[in-house]
Amino acid sequence: MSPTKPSNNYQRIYATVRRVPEGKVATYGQIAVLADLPGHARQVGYALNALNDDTVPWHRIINAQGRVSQRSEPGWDGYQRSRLEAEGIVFSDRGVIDLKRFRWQG
DNA sequence: AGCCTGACTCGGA
DNA sequence: CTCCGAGCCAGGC
Repeated sequence: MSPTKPSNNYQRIYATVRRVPEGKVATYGQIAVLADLPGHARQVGYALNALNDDTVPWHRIINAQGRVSQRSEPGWDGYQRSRLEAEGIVFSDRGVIDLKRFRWQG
């Protein structure tokens, strides 16, 4: 068995993100843990950034504060929020999601 | 090979 | 509530 396989981690992250059901959200750290990569929350965000696949619901991934992370390119944060609201996710005035309510329990 | 950056998170001030 | 520093890994130059 190979001890470590970098590219394999990305596939595991994508597979985990695909498990997130509609109307629910997950944090980067949560995805990392579910993908069997605890502590690699950054890699999750990085993997999604490099992602170019519509089959992965990357818009359901937010930070641990329940807020949509600001992307490199402006405008996409608004797109992500719109997608989530379309699925029933509710944002507060500050743009914060109630994780207790919408967090996906893997 | 080395250095810098980035969709993160946590604890402390 | 906000701000700062440290730890983490992958990719580009």
